[in-house]
Amino acid sequence: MTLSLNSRNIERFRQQIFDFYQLNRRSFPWRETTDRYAVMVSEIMLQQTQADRVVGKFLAWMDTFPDTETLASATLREVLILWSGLGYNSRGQRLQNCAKVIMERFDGVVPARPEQLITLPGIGEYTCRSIPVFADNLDVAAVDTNIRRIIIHEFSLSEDTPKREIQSVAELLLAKGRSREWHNALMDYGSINLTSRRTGIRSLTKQSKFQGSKRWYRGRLLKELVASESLFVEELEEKYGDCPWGLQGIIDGLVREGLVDEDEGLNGQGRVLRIREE
DNA sequence: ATCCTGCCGC
DNA sequence: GCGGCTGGAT
Repeated sequence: MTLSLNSRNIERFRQQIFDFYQLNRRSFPWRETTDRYAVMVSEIMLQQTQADRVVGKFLAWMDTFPDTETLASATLREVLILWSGLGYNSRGQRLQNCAKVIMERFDGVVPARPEQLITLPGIGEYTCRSIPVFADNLDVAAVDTNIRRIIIHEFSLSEDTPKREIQSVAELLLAKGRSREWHNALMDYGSINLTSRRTGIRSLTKQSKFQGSKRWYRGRLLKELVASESLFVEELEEKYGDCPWGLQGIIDGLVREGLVDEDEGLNGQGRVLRIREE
């Protein structure tokens, strides 16, 4: 039975969420700033990553790359060193590419509107909304995995409810004028009180196992490359001889995504891998 | 084994 | 729409 979305139920729901938030709010460094660049950094880092694991990385990043200009002029190696441990390394590269595009096309200022933000690399349907929500208190609904789960559970919707329906419910529920607070409250309610484990509502993204997977080898290889100037493919072939897909397939993927360069070594010493340099 | 403030290319 | 992409925590 779907709880009807009349104004009385909506108001009751908002009160319930804000009451919870008052007693249980989590504290994060990105909640202490409205700088749009800082919010963008945190939102990219938080994609598919538990908030607690992001705190240290976020602080170190803001220490080293305090603004778009600093980030845009860094090397990819510096970026990946600071990103190391967060996972999904392409996010780090895309964040830097964001900074480069912002320097060229937006005069160094992170754009404020979702339609502009979504044109940037690594920023999609969720993040293009969440940045203006948390930086500018914009009245739009940003639906992440927490908020999707809350809406499905509280209003007894089916787990395969289309995204656009969840989105319109989220827009109905939005506490206008308090968008930032509202989204923070929902996040905390979802991750503390209404967990996936507790509700049994499955995540939308299904992931295969990591240990021994293609991504696992890829992560190990990239970490080695970040730690050294360059590596010979030939030596790596021996070291990763147990890789079921063959090392070359992993290398091709890294090259295709622009994280790694593969060139001929000097004096015909075989092929060499290194983190991409401009 | 499953999830976490998703995005991208196909 | 679907598979690939990380790594740490529970």
